[in-house]
Amino acid sequence: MNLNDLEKIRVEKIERMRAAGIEPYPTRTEVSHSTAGAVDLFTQAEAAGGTDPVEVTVGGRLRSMRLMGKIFFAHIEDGAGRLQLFMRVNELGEEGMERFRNDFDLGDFVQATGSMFRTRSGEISLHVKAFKMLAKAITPLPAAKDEVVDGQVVRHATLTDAETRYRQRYADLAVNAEVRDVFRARAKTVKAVRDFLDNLGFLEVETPILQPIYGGAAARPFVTHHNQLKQDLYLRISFELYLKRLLVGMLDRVYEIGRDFRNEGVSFKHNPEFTQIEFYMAYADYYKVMEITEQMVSYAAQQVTGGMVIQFGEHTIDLTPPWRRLTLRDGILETSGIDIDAHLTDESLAEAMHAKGIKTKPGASRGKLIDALLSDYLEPTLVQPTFLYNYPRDISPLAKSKPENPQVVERFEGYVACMELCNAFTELNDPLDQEQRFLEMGRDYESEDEERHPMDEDYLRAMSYGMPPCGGFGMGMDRLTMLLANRHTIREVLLFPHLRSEE
RNA sequence: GGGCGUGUAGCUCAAUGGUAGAGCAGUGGCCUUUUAAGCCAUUGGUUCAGGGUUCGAGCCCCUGCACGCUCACCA
Repeated sequence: MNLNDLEKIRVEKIERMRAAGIEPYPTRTEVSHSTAGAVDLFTQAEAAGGTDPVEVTVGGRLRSMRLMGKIFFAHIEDGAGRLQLFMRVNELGEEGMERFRNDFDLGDFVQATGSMFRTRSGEISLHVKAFKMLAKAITPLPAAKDEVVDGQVVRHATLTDAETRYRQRYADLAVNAEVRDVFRARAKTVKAVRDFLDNLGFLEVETPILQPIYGGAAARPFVTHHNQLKQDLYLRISFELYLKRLLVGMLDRVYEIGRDFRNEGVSFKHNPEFTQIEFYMAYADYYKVMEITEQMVSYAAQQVTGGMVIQFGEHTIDLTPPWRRLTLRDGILETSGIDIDAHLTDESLAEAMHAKGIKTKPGASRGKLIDALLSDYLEPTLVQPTFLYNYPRDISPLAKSKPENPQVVERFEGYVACMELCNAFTELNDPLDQEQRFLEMGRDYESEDEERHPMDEDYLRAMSYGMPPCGGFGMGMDRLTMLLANRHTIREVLLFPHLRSEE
């Protein structure tokens, strides 16, 4: 370990403590209450008019220290909150005061035993009779000191450097309590979604992450290798093809919450690995899935934020069902002036866009062009929750066509805060049509090209046994967390976001 | 991958091309009992790395690295 000067001083303190027969890393503690628990206990006793002292032992990190001659104030912080410690030479003796003063630093985990009381200024505090080092910190926390003034935490400096915060998330969490709240919100979000689906009779399942054939999305996969089997395997890019196999097996309502891996660019809304929720529901179609979606997301919002109206940056967003429903065609027509239904070929749509002065990539398919119109014109207008529905067939190879129009599929995407949140469709269950779609996507049986999606013959075999009509749904849990925790980059809702290696 | 920006003490930040600084933290001292971010003194630097221009570079130029924003990519 490379130690800087500040750290060397603390290591010397460790040696000094050991020389004095004090273990700076004791194995056991006597902690009886959290800081918040101790305050609660005292508040209740106070309200009941009790006169018996409230005796507790608390533990936590030292976050501030104020030495005033023969009395001494400090704050400790644990996962539940903060508590002021009050120490006097009367109880601790000269030696105890010296010990604390000489051996204890900001950031150390300490234990204090005493009785709760209120200071003259009204702050609930612990009158310390005994203390103990629980774990000596060698490295100073990156924000040196917090102070509580009138019940508010005042920060003298805050760890703000994004790189340090992400690379040393432990330090970020230790020093920025609101970051801990983000991850509590994330856990609540996942639990809310899980509870919601469980209550609808869904079965939570786990399907392979290591897959011999990847599919269910258009993304480049990570490749790995099984040594003994001498077989290349892919980290999954979606759960879709495995979950739908389960409907063939008459698990009628299934969902999975887990990690997907996509070997693509990193951005404020993309991380190489991210958490996805997918569910599949037999005897449902995409209209039914829309209803479930708006109920599920608004339920999660209630569980996490306490209401269905949330603040996201400058936007106040009302997630109360029902959400606005807008066909993709109408949405694009309204925002860009182009009617995609009037331009059914790649060339025709590209010409229409050129006529409006919109640049297109040479050779772009109609689906890609529509996607571009959606991203550039429609998406920025979708602040309030909106279901865009009815998508072109050629960018949706797993979705079922509208009965009256085979070029349009029963697919929708949910948008909130100008961000794609989820993607769902009435699932294609015609095995012959599915095979045709795969072939149209350029996945032929002989293809050895890794960049291409290989034909999944086992999936077609499953379909050929018969899959009930069903609706399917996928949503990025990270993005839902961003929304509910009011964080604007995915890195803020990932504990350990991907960064380049150090050095 | 492209463009723009940032990188200075443990943390937050200063510094016209002319002796690298402040606050907090640290160290030493003062401080006789419910507030004090107290007072005095003091330590601490490979200015991201490597080249170049210059009498002289934290600052200007080049290359590289990392991060941020953005564009591209992205069923």
